[in-house]
Amino acid sequence: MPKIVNKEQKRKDIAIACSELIHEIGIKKLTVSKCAKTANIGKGTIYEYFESKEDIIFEIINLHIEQYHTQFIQSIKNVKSSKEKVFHFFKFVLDDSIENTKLFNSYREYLSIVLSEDNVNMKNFNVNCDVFFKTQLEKIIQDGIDNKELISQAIEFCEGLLIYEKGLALMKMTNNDFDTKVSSKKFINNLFELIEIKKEK
Amino acid sequence: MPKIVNKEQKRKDIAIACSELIHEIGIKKLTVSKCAKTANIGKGTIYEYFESKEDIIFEIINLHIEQYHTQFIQSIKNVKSSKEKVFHFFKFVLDDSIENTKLFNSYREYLSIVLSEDNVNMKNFNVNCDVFFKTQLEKIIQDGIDNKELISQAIEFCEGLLIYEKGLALMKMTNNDFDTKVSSKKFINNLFELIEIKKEK
Amino acid sequence: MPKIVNKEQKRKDIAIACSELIHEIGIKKLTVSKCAKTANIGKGTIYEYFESKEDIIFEIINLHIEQYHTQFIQSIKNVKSSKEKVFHFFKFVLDDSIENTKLFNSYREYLSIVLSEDNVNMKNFNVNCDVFFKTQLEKIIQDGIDNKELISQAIEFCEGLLIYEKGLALMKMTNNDFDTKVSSKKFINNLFELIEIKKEK
Amino acid sequence: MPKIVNKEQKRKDIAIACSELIHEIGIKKLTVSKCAKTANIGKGTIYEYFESKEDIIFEIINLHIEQYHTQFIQSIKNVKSSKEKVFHFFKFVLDDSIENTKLFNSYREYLSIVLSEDNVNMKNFNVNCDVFFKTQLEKIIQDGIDNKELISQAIEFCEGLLIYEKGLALMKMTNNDFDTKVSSKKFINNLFELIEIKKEK
DNA sequence: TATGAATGAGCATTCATTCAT
DNA sequence: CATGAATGAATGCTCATTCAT
Repeated sequence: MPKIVNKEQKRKDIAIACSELIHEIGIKKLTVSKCAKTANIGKGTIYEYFESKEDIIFEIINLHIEQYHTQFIQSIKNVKSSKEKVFHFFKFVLDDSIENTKLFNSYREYLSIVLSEDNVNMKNFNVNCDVFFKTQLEKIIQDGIDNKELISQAIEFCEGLLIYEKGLALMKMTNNDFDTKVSSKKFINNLFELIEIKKEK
Repeated sequence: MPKIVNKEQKRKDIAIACSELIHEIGIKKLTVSKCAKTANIGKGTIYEYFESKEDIIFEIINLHIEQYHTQFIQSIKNVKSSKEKVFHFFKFVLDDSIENTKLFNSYREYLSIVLSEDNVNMKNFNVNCDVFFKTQLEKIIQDGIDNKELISQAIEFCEGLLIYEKGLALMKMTNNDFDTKVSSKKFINNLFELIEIKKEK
Repeated sequence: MPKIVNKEQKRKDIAIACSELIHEIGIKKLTVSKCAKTANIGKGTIYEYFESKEDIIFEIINLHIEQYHTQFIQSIKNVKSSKEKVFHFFKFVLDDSIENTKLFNSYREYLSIVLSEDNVNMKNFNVNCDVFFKTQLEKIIQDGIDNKELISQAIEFCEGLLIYEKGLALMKMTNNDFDTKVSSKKFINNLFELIEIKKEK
Repeated sequence: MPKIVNKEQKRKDIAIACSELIHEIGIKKLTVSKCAKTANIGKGTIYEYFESKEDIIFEIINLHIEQYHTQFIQSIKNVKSSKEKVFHFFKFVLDDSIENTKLFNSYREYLSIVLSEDNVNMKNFNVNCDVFFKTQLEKIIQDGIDNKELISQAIEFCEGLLIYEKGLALMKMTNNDFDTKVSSKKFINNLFELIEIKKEK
């Protein structure tokens, strides 16, 4: 009986094996050879499970984002106020820990590829990501409205916040003078000033 | 004595000559040879005026943006309402004319390079662009406040709008499902709902 | 499973294939493309076995010298007198046959590279060559001493002779007026005059 | 009246101006542009006085060697013993002062060029250098013979010593393991052991 | 005489992908 | 299933030299 290999699982396995690699050397310097060596398989074998080098990168980034999604859901579980939850939502751009910086840089390089080519897989994947985060944001805001924290129009700003977060990431990536933390705090505070229901004393 | 050329001017001249080229074949496929041929000069001559291939690209993009800045200032001159001016500000992402699409695509490719490398010139240039547009936006909003169109807190949203516009561009570049026009209209309308001074009937 | 090649052997094979090439066109005009064509392999394949163009040159010269070493040991086998053996030792600079001239010229070009760069491989290789020839020379002289042909102090001149031979090569390479044969004969005769044990009549 | 320029003198002047340049950046990295700038003249003007880039290098090296010749004659003026004078003759290879190291390295690069091309000027120049040093060496040795320091056959070793010195230089340039000082001392001492007239006690 | 703008040939190297075994 | 040997297209940059002014 021949060994039955679960292709989808092996894709994941290879991606997991190369997960760190992409942080260490960056996407640009990632070669198929290095991937094969890191995953302890032959170069040719890579092509049994991936269509192209980009496909590998895609799978690895996919993995990272999936992990990030899980973490995100976990992280806002015990957060009470809507504003705080929104700040958690911005963690990806605001957190300067080594761990998150690696993630952020990988995403920057990934973005560079997405912008220079026209990869359908990648674009679809982006759509999914956007949907995930928009859904999360809507849940956060709707909870806030239900709790009488936020005015009902607040729900209209979900997409705007999502887009603002993207712009924030882009700013951080392209403008060294830009103070991401100060700017985002100011924006969110000002926005909440307008959409929060003032508590009576 | 040989003729003395104005180096800075010739840089511009070469950039102008190659200006269309970058739209036609894209930044990625731009080669120094093609630039030289298009500008009707020798390949070596290019290097008398540019330090590297990137330097050429940089100068051309510079040229495009400069033109865009001039056009922008011109275009809002006769616009009356603040909201309309802000929409003009978003023209770069909203206008789907052939002309603007070319510009937008070049910027996408340029962004791809900026994100994948660490070019100081390019980053400085980005800083300058951001400063320009932030200044313009502040002028627009401040005028609106002065004209009693907008509430005084509106000025706090300038940077936020700038960042939102960047996010909008990124969305348009990476997510085919995204309807830029609808989204931005909704966001701006909702925001103005909050920052506009309601006129009495 | 694909065939497994002996990397070290293939390196040699490629070097052998390009061995003549270096004589024909010289080191300076040697290009990787020409090497690949001559060896009937792809340009990329070259880089599977060599680190750089210099590495190829190095391997070819290595090959030549190795052959020369073997020939040298063979050639002095049946030579009786120490002086004659020393003249064999000088064969590389004295022999004007087409074959040896090719070798000498290749060495000249190789030397030119060694002198202009700081290649560790090449320097180590030079050390090994010097060790080989010094050892050979010591054997020759020691045999002469053991056979009562030479005075015991003769052994002290081994390194000197080695160095003299290098100087002789350099003279031949840089000074067209120089008569290598006459000069070396004179020097060796004069030296042997001093270190030979005079036979009683 | 037009300015009469002594071509030969201007050649020297330019060479003098670029004299240090060759030490600083090395022959390989010397460009005609840099020479022109250093000499405060136009690039085209260089070609009024020099036939080629090599011609410039040649003139500079010429200058260095001329200076060295003068120094050499000066330096042995007050040296008494023949052996000591011979050691002065070897100063070029033995002196590790910064000054002499610069000179030695420039000569190494110059040699690299001489070995890779077939420049008649350079070869002729080498002949002259060899003649100069051979003459000096003959004077030294002849003086030793006249002073009853050396045996009459010693004169026969002049050319040999010259060639040995060349070999010594080549060794130093190509073999990092080689101890120039130890080797040359041993050789000269051993040789003088044979050619010196032993003083009676 | 002096200049400096213009030139363009020439070449090493990388690496994703294929396919014979 | 697995492999790794073979491939070759594609391109930025230097710099000695010329020659119009």
